[in-house]
Amino acid sequence: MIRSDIIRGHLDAIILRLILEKDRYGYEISKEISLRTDDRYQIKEATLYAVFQRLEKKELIESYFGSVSRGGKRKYYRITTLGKAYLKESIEEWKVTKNIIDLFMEGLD
Amino acid sequence: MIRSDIIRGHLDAIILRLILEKDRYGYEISKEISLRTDDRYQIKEATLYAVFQRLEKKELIESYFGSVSRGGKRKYYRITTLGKAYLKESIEEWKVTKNIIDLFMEGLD
DNA sequence: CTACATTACTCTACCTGTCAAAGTAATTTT
DNA sequence: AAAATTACTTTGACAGGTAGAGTAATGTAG
Repeated sequence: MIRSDIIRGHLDAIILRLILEKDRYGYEISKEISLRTDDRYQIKEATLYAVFQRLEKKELIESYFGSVSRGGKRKYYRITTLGKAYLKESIEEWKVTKNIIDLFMEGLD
Repeated sequence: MIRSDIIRGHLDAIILRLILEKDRYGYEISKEISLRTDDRYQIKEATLYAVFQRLEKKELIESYFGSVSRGGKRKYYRITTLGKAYLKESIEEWKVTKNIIDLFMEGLD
């Protein structure tokens, strides 16, 4: 399992990326992350909903209630134009960061 | 400039890596990071000394006072055996993390 | 020689993001 | 009817990063 300090700061972008693909609700995103990472990372519920609050406040995502199919009522999120721009920037930032950290992490093997 | 949340969690490893190369003191490390990253990342003094305290408490580094050449008295740090092992693990962890984040950040261009 | 810049380290208070824990509620399975 | 699963929310605590202020020694310019 990846430590939270390591993934910290990337969560906003990861969530945005998943919502970009299609509108999604919290529980679904949580399962999707576990699935795609093969359980190497599992987002905690409290963390996920904190991310939603933050992103919605910054108007990077919007929410609406979907029809209930099973379990509690689903709250869906869609990405905004602002959110798409933010995500694009985040991806660029990630590339730069990756190179910088590699500067210190490489050349030891 | 890289945001602190993005680099957070990697700082311990970066500092350890620099001390592994040779014994170093705080101010030197700060300048070295700015130099190597071409000022794309500058560690804040308070942050750096917080890292030292944390690493020393965990016995990953040890400190001793060096001879004063210019300015205040220099406090040098050397990496311990435990520190070397920790660094090695951190580097492995970084490789895994990089792949996981790439899972979400790639395939959008 | 004296003021200023630079080198060098320390401490405190604060902010932000993550998360454990506990709770609410609807639906499905046993 | 009870238990499991789906689904969301809130509160409080904790850890890492940082602004800002302070201490102190050495080098440099006028």
